[in-house]
Amino acid sequence: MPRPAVPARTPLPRAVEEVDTRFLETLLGYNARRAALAVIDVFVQRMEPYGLKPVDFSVLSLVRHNPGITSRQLCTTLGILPPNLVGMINTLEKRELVERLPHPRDGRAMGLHLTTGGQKLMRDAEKTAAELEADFASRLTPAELRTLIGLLQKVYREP
Amino acid sequence: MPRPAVPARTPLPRAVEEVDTRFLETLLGYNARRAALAVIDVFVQRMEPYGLKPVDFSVLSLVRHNPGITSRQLCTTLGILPPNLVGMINTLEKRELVERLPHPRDGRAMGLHLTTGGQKLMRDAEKTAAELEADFASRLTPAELRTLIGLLQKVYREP
DNA sequence: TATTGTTATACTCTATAACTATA
DNA sequence: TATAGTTATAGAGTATAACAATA
Repeated sequence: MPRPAVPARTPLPRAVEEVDTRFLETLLGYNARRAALAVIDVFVQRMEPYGLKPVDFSVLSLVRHNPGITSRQLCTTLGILPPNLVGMINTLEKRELVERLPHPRDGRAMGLHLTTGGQKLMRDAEKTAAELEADFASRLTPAELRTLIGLLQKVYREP
Repeated sequence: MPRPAVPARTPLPRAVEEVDTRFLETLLGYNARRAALAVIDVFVQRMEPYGLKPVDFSVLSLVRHNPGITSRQLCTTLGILPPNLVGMINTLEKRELVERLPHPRDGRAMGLHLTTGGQKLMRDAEKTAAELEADFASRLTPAELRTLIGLLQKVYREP
């Protein structure tokens, strides 16, 4: 005896017990975003004592390793739009972490430099950031971490 | 003759020729974020013909593979807050891609299902998403892509 | 009492147009 | 004319509080 026909187009009201995420997990974008959010979550926690958000950290780190860097250079390097950088720099300047000095060759531009306080803060903050990497080596071996970072760079660097 | 003393604390106004990003590039968070943004950028372009943003795609893909999934389940799976999901679902419902049906066992909840149109759209959209993966295999070998995704999952999955 | 879905709302992040001063 | 920095502002994304209906 043939089983009763089921209307093909009417969804049966059944409940989902466990969510199947297998398809999404085949996608690089999904995995990259999830991983980025996980790492950045921890990063945010560890940087709270310094009063630095991830962007602030990136900006100050670039200023530290590139004294005299201009706003424009920061924007292109970090993918920030110039109007959105202004407020960040203002805040960091009010906290006396950076200072704007005249650019030696371009009268329109300002060179950014860390103050003494900014240098001290970033020495500690970068050490904390480096320690965070070491902590993730509990999920990943040091070799896996190196491989991962290398592959990520292959993804975002222009070919 | 001794060279003239340079005041140690006064930053010399020098220009930065090329930005040194080496420190940031040692950080997993920085690399993961850059890679995620690069992939998602391409994803956004490819999904434009379908009128889907990355979140819309994730939602519809989960509904496709989990017919009857509830809003709550979507939120916990994707890390979206319930108030922010409401508008998305409303829009997708107005486009007649999903429909809300009563949940078989919980009178408070609604089970989400793809409409016939939604099924057709997502068949194509998921195929496009899978092709995008293949395209990144020009920067990465298939083996590297598998390794990368495996390592990313190690990073964001709870230990 | 706790949870699902919802509204209202605020806050942050990101994006666009336009101005100024220098090149 | 083109560019660096800035202002003002709009839009998207993300957050919290509170409520009705149901468990």
